[in-house]
Amino acid sequence: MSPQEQPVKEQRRTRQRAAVDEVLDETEDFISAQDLHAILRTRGMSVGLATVYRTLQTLADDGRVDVLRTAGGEAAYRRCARDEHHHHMVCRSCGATVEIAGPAVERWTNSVAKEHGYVDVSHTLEIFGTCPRCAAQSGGPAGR
Amino acid sequence: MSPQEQPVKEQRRTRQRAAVDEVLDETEDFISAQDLHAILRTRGMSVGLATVYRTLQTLADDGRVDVLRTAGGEAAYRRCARDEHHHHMVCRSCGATVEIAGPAVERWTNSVAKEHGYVDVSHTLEIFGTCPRCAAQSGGPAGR
DNA sequence: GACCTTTTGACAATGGTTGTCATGCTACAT
DNA sequence: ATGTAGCATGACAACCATTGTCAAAAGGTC
Ligand SMILES: [Zn+2]
Ligand SMILES: [Zn+2]
Ligand SMILES: [Zn+2]
Ligand SMILES: [Zn+2]
Repeated sequence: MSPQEQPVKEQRRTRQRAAVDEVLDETEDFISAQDLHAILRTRGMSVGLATVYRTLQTLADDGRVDVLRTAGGEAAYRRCARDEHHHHMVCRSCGATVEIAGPAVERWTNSVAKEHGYVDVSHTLEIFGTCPRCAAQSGGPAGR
Repeated sequence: MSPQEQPVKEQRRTRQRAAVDEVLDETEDFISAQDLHAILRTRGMSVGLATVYRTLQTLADDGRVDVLRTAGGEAAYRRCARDEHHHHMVCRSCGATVEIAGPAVERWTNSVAKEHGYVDVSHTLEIFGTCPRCAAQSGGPAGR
């Protein structure tokens, strides 16, 4: 997997990129470009929306942040603790995210791909649910 | 999983829905609402775009077609052979789709969820790659 | 056919994302 | 420090998939 490791193209240090970076560092949950931009505005930091989009996209391309598509189809970004390939379990209600690694799943996808002759494979795997905190809050003992 | 099975709300039979249904029956690969609409136009069948969207959404809600989000974020639909829960391996180049079922993966997601106290969980899992045919065509022996 | 309800479709509106391009700034050499 | 070359930025337009609107059309029923 990942045959050609991009050397992560050299990038210039700019105020805007630092700002985006900072928000990402402080944010536990996945965040959309729009929301990140809103936060920057709130803080009085002026950064163009297009720049936020570009910056996040670049970070994602370089594998420096993880991306996932929300149910609504929007892209959401997150700086993750571990660097290796992994997946996420996200709370639908509060966004609480747990990073999960499943070697077995990775093996399985590879074997399935090989079995059918598919090459250059990648995959997406996300788990959505309600985290314990949110479940306790709204669900009560006899949930739903 | 799926505690409340919707009895699939009664629907009226209309020319438009039949048309969409027919295309879905003939189409092996995942297809977007836009593309399906285009096909209908090609065939001279006049069906409003909004209607195509509504019809596909309804079918998806009723679980009569599977949905996935393309890399570009568009929704794509497909009538699948098996009725039970399963996933897909899709060719990035030609769209060739293989239905795959992985009991182990299902068990794994459930155990992970339980382990972290997440409830009411669902998941998405898609494999993308290049099918044997497309690989042979463009890739050649010393691919890339 | 009469009648009521659902469905349709043309078009506007939405909303996330990307393209444009003149201007700004970083990095680096002088 | 100054100059320069080229990447980066931002305001705004453009895109494009998807959804909302609502009067007109069609399905189902008696
Ligand atoms: Zn939560
Ligand atoms: Zn994986
Ligand atoms: Zn193919
Ligand atoms: Zn599954």
